[in-house]
Amino acid sequence: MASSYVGSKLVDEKGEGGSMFAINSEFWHACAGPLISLPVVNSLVVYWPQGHLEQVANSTPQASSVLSPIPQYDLPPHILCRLTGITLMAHPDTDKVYAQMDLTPVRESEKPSVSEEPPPPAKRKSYSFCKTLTASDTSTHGGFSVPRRAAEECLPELDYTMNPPCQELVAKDVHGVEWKFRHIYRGHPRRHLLTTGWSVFVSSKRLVAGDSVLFLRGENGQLRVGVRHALKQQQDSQSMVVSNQSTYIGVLATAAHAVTEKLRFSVIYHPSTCTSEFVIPYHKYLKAIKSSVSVGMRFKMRFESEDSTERRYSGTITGIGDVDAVRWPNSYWRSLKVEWDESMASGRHERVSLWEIESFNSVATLPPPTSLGQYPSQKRRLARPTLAMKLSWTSKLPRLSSMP
Amino acid sequence: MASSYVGSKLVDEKGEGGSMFAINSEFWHACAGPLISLPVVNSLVVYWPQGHLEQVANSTPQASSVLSPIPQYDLPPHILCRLTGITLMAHPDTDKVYAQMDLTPVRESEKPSVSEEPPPPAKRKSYSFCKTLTASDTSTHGGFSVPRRAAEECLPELDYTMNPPCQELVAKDVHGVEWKFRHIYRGHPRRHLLTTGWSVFVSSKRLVAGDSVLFLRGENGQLRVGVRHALKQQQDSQSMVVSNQSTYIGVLATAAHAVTEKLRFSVIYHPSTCTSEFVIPYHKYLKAIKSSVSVGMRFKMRFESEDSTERRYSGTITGIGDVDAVRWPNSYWRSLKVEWDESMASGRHERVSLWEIESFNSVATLPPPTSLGQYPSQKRRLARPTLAMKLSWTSKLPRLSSMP
DNA sequence: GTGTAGGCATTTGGCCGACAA
DNA sequence: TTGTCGGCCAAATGCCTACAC
Repeated sequence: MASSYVGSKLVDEKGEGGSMFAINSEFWHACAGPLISLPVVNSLVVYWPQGHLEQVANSTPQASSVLSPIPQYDLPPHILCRLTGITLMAHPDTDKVYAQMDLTPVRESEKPSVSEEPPPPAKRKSYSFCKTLTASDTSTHGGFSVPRRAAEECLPELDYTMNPPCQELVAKDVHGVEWKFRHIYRGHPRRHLLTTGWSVFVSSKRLVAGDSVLFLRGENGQLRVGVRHALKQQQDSQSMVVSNQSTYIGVLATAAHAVTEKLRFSVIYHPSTCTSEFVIPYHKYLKAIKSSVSVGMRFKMRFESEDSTERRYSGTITGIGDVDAVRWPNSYWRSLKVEWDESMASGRHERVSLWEIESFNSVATLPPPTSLGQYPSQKRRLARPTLAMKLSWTSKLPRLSSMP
Repeated sequence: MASSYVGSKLVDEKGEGGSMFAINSEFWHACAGPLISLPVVNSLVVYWPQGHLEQVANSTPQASSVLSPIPQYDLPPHILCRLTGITLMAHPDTDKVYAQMDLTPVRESEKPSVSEEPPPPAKRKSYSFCKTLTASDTSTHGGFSVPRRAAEECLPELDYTMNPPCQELVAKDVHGVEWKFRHIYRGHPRRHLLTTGWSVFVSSKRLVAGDSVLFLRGENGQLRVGVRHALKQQQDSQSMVVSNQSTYIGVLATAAHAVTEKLRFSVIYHPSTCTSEFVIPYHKYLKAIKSSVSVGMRFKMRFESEDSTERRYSGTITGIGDVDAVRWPNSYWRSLKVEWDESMASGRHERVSLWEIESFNSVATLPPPTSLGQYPSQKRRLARPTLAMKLSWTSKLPRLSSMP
């Protein structure tokens, strides 16, 4: 297979006329951050309408009040689909990356008995670095200080016989727009700096201290530059074209119609506004629900810290059961109620899904991201919520999960 | 009635905490432009799903391809509703104004036999002016040249005994944010200028030559400042949270559900991205369909020119019939096929609706905007499309409308 | 190794009247 | 009446080194 780990429409950007620019998959993921993963094209996935609605709710912070009750749709909490296509995109204004996923519901009869194997980890062919901008980096007073290792690994090599050594860098952003930077190596002690061209980039991308910038040099030597705005001031100023209620209904009706007619539909996945992925690989899902999880169990989970790096928080499972027992009964979506060891920056995430957590046993050095921990001795034990478990929420006492 | 012509939630902005800011109705309309009108709250209106879908299509120029056929909804082309509420809003980033309209479907039994009277024209209590920005206005080199009449009618009076006469203006924008400008009267010959504070406003609002700025002084003396970006470079950078198809389905399913259950629903009306209003007063609708319209008839129609002012184009009706005979049979939406006398800036608008046109007989000096012309002698003649009319499209020959 | 501050040349910002359209 | 320009000074931008942490 010549396709990369995340199979997207890998169009070598030849005809990049105007608005449509095929984003390189590796670059898209560099911009999305280390926590974001996308399923492989043509693989089986599980789609969670609940999670999709969460994304919609997050994108319109206020005015989420619904005027009238939403009509009932005969929708299961999760839908097995084949991922028939992915289009990687970026917001023209904010450079935020997002993806359109084309999903085709899979008939029960086509459901494979054994899960497909997870794809092999990708082999790195290109070098990249990501730096959180300091006050000096974003100040008009100076340029950008390139970390030494980053410059040596990622930028084209300088001619050190020059005095001072310098060159012009040309890097394309996520829209294919070229940015030019003067790269110079000077000062005592010596350091790599981007000077001319840097400040216009900062102001154009509206970067402030705390935001991140990333450079990526591909196989062909092409240099790319991306930005990642800090999490906190994510001013989601997307105008509502339709009302919130309409959007909710649209998501549900689309899925319901697609399931009934077995028709392809598409969803938009916004990593930045989405708290949890709502399209996950089927094998990941199977692995997760096969693992034994019980109240009182300790776990770890990956998060993105304020400086756009990855870190792990640990916590304890305090309950197992439905988030919304009326609308989505017997759903695995955020079926785990948890308590965190440290108080987290934002008080959210009181509930997580099975496939989001890692067992405390498994070591932190895992080849592919988000691998799931499991107890080998207790296979086949499902964590499907039962009445007993729901009742256990009231008492915080650790309690083993059990099936009827 | 103490309410203004366009009845909106006229909240005197006392508690304008953070994101929610009640926009003054008159100011909203000044920002929306002279062509935009909104129905009165609690009046009967006609909602056109077709038009609503047009707005959705316009807001996402590309990627409007639909993956799978949209499910059939048992929806009539137009829905009689009571406008139970309007909330006037503005985009936090672009200052574009838009409105949320709460609609409650009206039962056939409640349908009034006589149309409600159109409201009396509003009495102007405040002064406003709108100026298209020149190169000098937007240049960093200078300030803003206030037209003489505008300054005298609209701005607080200067103390002309000063040398030079000057004052500080404080104007709130559509979000309630205050902007300060130094207003000075100087030069030979004398002129009104805004100097200090103007350039930050220009860069903050991303104004370029060709855009418009408007000032409005209300009854209470409060000064307001709004912007209107030029039509041409309307970069609609609203991120799609859901797919285009989902949005389409959402609009249709919401309306269908609301009609069936007689439940209130809400729509968002974006004047800037919407080619035609899709919620129109019921009396306007009645008047329009009662008027006699025939192929070959001459008419005028109001448009917004590039410099944000109103102008009229004239044309000839070349056909009468359905836009989409399959999906929306027997619809009045854009039932008139027209040909314009002059080639218009953008080649669109080949089809218009009955209530959008003015008869050539009626004089251009009309008290309320968008009054409809009609032939008094030919009342009760409907322009409802028939098979004969549809066939008449092929031949461009003038042909009188007739009913079976 | 790298963030920040001081030094200083150069550019840009921004207020003014003059002049013409 | 008002758009644009040249003049002029103030403020900022931006490249450099020095010095800490």
